Amino acid sequence: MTKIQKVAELAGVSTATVSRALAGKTSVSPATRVRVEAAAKQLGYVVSAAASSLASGRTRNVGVVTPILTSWFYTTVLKGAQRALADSGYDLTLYLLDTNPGSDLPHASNPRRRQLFEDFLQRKRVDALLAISLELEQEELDHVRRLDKPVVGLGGPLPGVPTLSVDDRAIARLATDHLIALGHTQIAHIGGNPDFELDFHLPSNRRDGYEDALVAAGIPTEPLMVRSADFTIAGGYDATLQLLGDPRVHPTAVFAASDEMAIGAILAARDLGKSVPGDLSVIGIDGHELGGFFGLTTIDQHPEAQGRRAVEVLLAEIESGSPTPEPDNTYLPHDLVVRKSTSAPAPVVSD
Amino acid sequence: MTKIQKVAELAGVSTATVSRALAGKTSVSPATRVRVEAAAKQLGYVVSAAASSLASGRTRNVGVVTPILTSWFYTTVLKGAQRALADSGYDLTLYLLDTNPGSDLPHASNPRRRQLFEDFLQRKRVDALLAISLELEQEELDHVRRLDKPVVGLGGPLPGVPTLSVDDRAIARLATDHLIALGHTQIAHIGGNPDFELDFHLPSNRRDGYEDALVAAGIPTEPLMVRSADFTIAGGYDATLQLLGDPRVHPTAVFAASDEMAIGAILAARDLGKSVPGDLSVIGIDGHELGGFFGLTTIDQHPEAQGRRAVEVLLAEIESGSPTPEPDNTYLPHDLVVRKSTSAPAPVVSD
DNA sequence: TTGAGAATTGCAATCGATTGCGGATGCATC
DNA sequence: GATGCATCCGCAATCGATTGCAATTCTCAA
Repeated sequence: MTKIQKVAELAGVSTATVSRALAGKTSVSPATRVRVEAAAKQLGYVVSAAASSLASGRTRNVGVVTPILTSWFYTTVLKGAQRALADSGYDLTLYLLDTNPGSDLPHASNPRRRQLFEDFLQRKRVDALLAISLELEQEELDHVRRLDKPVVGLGGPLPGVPTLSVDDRAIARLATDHLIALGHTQIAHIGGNPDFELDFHLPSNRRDGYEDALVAAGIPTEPLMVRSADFTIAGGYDATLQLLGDPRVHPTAVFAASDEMAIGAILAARDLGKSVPGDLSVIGIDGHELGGFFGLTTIDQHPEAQGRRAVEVLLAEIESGSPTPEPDNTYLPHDLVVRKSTSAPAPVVSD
Repeated sequence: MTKIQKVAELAGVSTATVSRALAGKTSVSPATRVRVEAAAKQLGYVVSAAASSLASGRTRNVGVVTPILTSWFYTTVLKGAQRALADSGYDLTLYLLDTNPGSDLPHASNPRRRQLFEDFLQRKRVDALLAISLELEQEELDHVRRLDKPVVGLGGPLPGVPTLSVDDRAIARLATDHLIALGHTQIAHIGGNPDFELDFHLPSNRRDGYEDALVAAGIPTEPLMVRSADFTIAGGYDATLQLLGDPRVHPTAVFAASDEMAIGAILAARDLGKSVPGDLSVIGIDGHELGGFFGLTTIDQHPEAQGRRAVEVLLAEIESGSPTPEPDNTYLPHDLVVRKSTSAPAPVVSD
């Protein structure tokens, strides 16, 4: 393999100059820079990441930790992050953090988590860390802080760490208000169950926003109108089945905390012979790629942009070297996208 | 940060011994090993990846290149790969390779691809490379070969590189035979379009298997029964709409080249008022997590196991240092999973 | 022409491990 | 007690860059 020495010889300069020229630093004359670049190109020289890291302390690599991979939202965030990183010449190292939901064990006893925080992250392999929808325990947070590297949380509340997230409560309120504005008063909500609370705070935030809207509109809340599911299509389907089959409630609209659950709700309604939006309006959250296909009204939270944005914050922090340029939490934009799954409720048939 | 020097002092040995003890090598007495491990633990010592790589030439990091991220199959393979790697103490660096399908430009002019092959992969950051469903151009293959590192292709035909894949032709034949055995003779196929051929060879393999089965059963092939789509739910939906709306053909069964397209087919049939499997049997390929939900008969190709398996091959090659232990291509197992989307065709109504 | 100050460049130390080679030690055998 | 053979361990070179500091060259005004 060609090393910097060869390039230096060919260009007739020292290795120090080659290093500086290739790093795009100032204090290299334009003429020299051109010569070095030509030499490097001719030899097909590419810096050795290991040597560069060791000498400089920078790796040009960012770690991304995600709890889930097989869900559109997460992979889309990941995609945005990887694109943004690649565009800046950075690598992305992917860490998967199983959360075994339902388990009562503290995370510290989950070997995969221990391995990640005590071993992988301590190897000084990453310049920064992007934590997606992650809730960490104290000990884990300590490990992260020990890294002394930029960390950004996306979506999850990480104390002491700058976070980016959409305003879940406001989004939920907007979604519910959309239904209320259409004339609905019997509005159900499908959201997270307590097991999920462990890692995502959003379920309760979204439920709060839902209740905010009802209260503001003077609509009484009804516990039976709130069902929990696991954010998947199947989960949303099942929850909707339970909801529509319960004789004690008569929802005309459903606000699902994710598009996948909303899609499940649409499928369930159809299977029960109810038309959407005629018999049941459905609204979700995410901006799922299948939203258009299902005609789903939703609130787009631009996940790919979230990934990109998080990387930008991280890279800015790396480049500047300053500790915490961002305030505690920054809200990301969201947009109501009205399609065909919501409409005014059917007029009440009085019998 | 604690470095190896500190550990050596605390344990009362040389850094060489610490290195050997922690690497689990022989030629360290059990007593010393224990002492070193205790010292390392007490100090919270973790090797510096950069220093270790530079000195040893090994990075404990594997690059994974995938063309798509927002598809269940790919993320599931990725999940399997990352788990297997983590279990062996390896990192996974994720590279996303856009293929801008439909573009006529050679890959070499795609800046993202150039960047990957000429820059990222040459940095000596990875010990091995896992290429998922990738077809490379000559120049790109040369770059990969220059790496002189283990490479395994998963699903795509990579000349000169050991590959793992399911036997697409056999799978397609099995799927079609399943329909034939149920009594179907009017069997449609939804597969890839030529644009996709660029990167995945499977579409034509699967179509070949489909035709093999028809020919073997003495059923004439009918071009109008073959439709192309982009492997997504929406694509499968649309293709099925076209298929069922065409008065020139009357399929009683559809074999879709992916579960997502099969799901789209089911949804399309429903929207047209046809029952599945009563009016239309549907079978897919993949083993998608939603298969159970939709009652989809499919051929499971165990994608998570594929990712795991590919990593095992790669790691074995790394550890052994031998060049190409695997033969050119190894077939991975698949299983027919019969659910409720396939049945015998309705008896023909003669009028 | 000269000197000050700025712009370039090179020297050499440094980053933190790994590992070939040789020396020391331990044990068994004669 | 000497010899032979393993086993265990340490010395020091090495991996391939980066970068502080000092030296050199250049620029321009006086």
